[in-house]
Amino acid sequence: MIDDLVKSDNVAAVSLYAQGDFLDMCRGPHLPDTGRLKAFKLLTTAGAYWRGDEKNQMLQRIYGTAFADKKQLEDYLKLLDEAEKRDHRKLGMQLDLFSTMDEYGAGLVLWHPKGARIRDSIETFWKQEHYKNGYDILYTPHIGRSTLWETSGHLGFYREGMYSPMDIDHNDYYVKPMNCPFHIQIYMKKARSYRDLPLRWAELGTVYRYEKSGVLHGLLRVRGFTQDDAHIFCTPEQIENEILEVLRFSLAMWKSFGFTNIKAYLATRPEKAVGDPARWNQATAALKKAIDAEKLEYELDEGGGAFYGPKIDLKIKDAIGREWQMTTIQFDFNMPERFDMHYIGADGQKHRPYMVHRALLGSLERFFGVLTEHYAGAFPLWLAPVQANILTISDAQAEYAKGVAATLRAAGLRVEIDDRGEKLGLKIRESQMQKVPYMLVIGAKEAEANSVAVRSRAKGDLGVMEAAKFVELAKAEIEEKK
RNA sequence: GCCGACGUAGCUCAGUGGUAGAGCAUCUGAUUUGUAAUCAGAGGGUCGGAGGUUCAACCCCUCUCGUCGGCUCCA
Repeated sequence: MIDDLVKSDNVAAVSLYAQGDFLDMCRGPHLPDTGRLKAFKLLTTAGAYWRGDEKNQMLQRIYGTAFADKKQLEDYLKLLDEAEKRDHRKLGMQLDLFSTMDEYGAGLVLWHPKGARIRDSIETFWKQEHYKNGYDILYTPHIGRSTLWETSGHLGFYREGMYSPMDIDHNDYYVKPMNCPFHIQIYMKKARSYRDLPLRWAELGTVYRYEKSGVLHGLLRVRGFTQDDAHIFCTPEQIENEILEVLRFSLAMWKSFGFTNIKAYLATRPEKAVGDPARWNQATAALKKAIDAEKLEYELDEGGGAFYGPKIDLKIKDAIGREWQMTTIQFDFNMPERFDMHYIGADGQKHRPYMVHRALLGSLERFFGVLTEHYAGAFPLWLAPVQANILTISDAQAEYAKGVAATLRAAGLRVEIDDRGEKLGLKIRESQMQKVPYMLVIGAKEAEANSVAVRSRAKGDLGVMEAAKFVELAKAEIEEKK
């Protein structure tokens, strides 16, 4: 081990820690004695490559946790337990939101009606916001001929992440791992003037990428997913403002979904890179400036950019504390060259446009996963698949309940009726467990008075009111997106 | 992909080398119920899949698919 450390890292000194007759070579620090650990528990085991390199032998790791007293340990275990309850995979099943294909296609997602209803609300909002922010929306194919992917460089650089081609009329066609070559094709359909720029083209584009079997994870790491993608083509003069606007847009989007705890990473030029260094500098400066303008805390990932451009990534933690990349804003100095993109400047000459890839939410699947965990399945009213359950007390109110449902639906609310011959307590319990935001209780009194008794998922009984009054309340809440 | 654990009813989970179980859910019947579980009955599993060992395999072995936790990777 020491030889290895000297060879690879030029390590001059190693530290040893002793615990009784146990001697450990470790960077440390260690506790002076194990007597300080009054409460401990072994949690899990896992393999880990020696020195984190896939080519090396694998070692067996045993994970445990220890605390100064039993109470702290129990608190921690309780915390883990709570985290597990908000795991999107568990909630996805309990609330009937989605499933993964497992036996019939690992890493492929099935959106059930309720999950799809939420996704639809997200997409509708997303589209509105994009139009408001000066984007146009595109639709592009799922497959393209090999020549497209050769030109784009995908077959050269990322072939192992793409699925095997299919033969169509003796040509190879590949399922898309990215949307950009198609967007570029639209750009290339005609001569572009500097007057046309910036072009902001967005697409909810479903892509497929090969992910190693061991990395698949619920909705957070899948093989088929829909990016909330966009490409911005602009002039050098426009780049700074465009980046700033993208970052602002992104943060505003996250805020709409209640996220504020976001971590930013700025990744700069790696050793091997394509593109004009002057452009790299301008691009990196624009990214940095946008981060500063938004007063975002960030971590600098020196040399962590892609070979084709620098980028900003925004990451969010899941229920168990693992960080996932969501937003990405990346420059691309590769594809404009490869496709020989240009625009005609004021000087009548051809110029190379800047190209920025960006995904705000990242992928709808991953976003939906962290969103579910963020709200612990209790989606705010504007997203809730069922916004109100109408609960009857006895059969006598069935007709009246239908009338109320019709009124609410006409007002655009998503409502269901529970008129089974069950007790109210059961109906409430089930609605609560399904995390339906409102329960509208209807008994003889309410039917008589042309009203509903409103119960909030979070606040309990809100009292009796007219259906129209409830619609008003609900609409205001939907508007607030809280 | 690698290391380890796991895979039994829709869900959560018992179980034993010798005829497969519970709770919840589902269905049926009764009950017509006022803010987090009414009662009773019924149906439901080729024990992830394929081979093998054995008189006999859910149980033991091999392969395979998948899940979970890490590792590596994530354009």
